[in-house]
Amino acid sequence: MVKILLVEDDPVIGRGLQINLSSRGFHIDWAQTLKQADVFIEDQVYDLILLDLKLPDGNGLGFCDQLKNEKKSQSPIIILTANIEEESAVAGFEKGASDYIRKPFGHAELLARIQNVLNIKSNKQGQLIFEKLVLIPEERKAYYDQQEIIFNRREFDILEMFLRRPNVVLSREQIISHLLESEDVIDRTIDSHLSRIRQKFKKNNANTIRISSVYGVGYKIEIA
Amino acid sequence: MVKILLVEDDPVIGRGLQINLSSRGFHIDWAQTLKQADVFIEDQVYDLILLDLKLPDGNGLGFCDQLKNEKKSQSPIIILTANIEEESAVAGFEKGASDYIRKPFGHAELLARIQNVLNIKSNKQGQLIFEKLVLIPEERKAYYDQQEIIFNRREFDILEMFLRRPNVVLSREQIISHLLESEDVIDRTIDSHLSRIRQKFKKNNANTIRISSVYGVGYKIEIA
DNA sequence: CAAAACTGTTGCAGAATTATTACAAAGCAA
DNA sequence: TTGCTTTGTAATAATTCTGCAACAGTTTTG
Repeated sequence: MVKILLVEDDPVIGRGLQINLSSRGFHIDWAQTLKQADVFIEDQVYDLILLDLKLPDGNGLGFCDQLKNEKKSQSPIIILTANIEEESAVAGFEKGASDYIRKPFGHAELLARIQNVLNIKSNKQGQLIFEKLVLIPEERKAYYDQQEIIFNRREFDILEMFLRRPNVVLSREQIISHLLESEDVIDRTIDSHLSRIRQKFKKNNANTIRISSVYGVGYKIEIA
Repeated sequence: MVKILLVEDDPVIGRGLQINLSSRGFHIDWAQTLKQADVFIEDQVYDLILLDLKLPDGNGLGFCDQLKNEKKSQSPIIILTANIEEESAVAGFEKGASDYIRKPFGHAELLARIQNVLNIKSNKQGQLIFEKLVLIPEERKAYYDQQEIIFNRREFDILEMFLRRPNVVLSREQIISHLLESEDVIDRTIDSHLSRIRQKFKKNNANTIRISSVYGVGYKIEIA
């Protein structure tokens, strides 16, 4: 599910976009002010932000700047604006926006730009997302609700394996043979690892997800 | 030097762009027909192609398609067009264009889009920047916070590799095989180099960035 | 219900990995 | 050549991880 945050104060345009984009299969959260947008961002990881520049409680450019610099979000941004003046376009790119589209725009064009931006970003490839848990395998980083959790090698590998098969039960043998070349390890070792993973989840209040055991079979990751 | 191929039949617009972009330090080759453009492309590798859609000897979209599919060129393409109809924009993205700009456009906006595309598509060009660290591969110079740091060959190559994939974990094997043809080097050699790089960072108070090890996997560069 | 089968947790020894430094061989400029 | 720099290796110290065992707790089964 691709999640988009729409920041737009005009109710007509906002509603229109929400309906239209939702029907394309995007999940849209619609903020009408920067303040609202902030709340959404605290709470969620978005694949893309559509940002109007003129908003009741401030200018979108500053907001854009903030996001990029304060690392609240690394989501790509497409700027929407009625400004004919091109300064805004320039400024937008400088602040780190990925694209820029002038109103009035057709929905087809917007859609095309959205696809384009998402493609580019997703070449960064392989974020694994499970509810609020995000793994970035190539960076070996893990986040729960934006908060980094540090896992060591085995823990990370195991988690990655689970995230690639969410809700599926994996046996200890499967896990071991996926992790090690030499399978000369006692299978209960996996238990230890899982225990430690769970501890880290608990310490980071990751209570919306859970690794549960399936008696006699193995383990799976699931939503709590 | 960034090379751009401009494909535009209108002499007024073409000339204007050539002058304007040249003055920004780009090298511009200007083709007025698709046929001419083909000749240029056979001959040169461009960092970017600016492509008008309506041309005397055919449609730019087909051309775009050709380039991408027949692999004559993987240069990013920005489509320029007078078409108000947005179908063209959509089609353009589908054919693999990186961006799209409707005429009439301001030069500043075009410039912004050019920068944007160049940044996304290739770090090949020019400077590599990571936080306050700047590498200029062509000159083999490195700066932290404007202050030059002198790295020898191996150190520079390794750093360059990291800057091309910021935050990404690279294994010793990856690094070695990228650096040397002959992989007959012990992988722990990388450790020595990194140790020396770190020393130079420290000596130059480069304490906002860090090369950290990821136990059992490799190393990565990241913001401290 | 009680025994059997299985899972959860924790401490810890030793295995695995990394950091740093010294040194020698190789390269290179004068 | 000489003297200086670079680069790979080895040795050592320091750090971190991991598999195991032991025991407690839980679920299943006869």
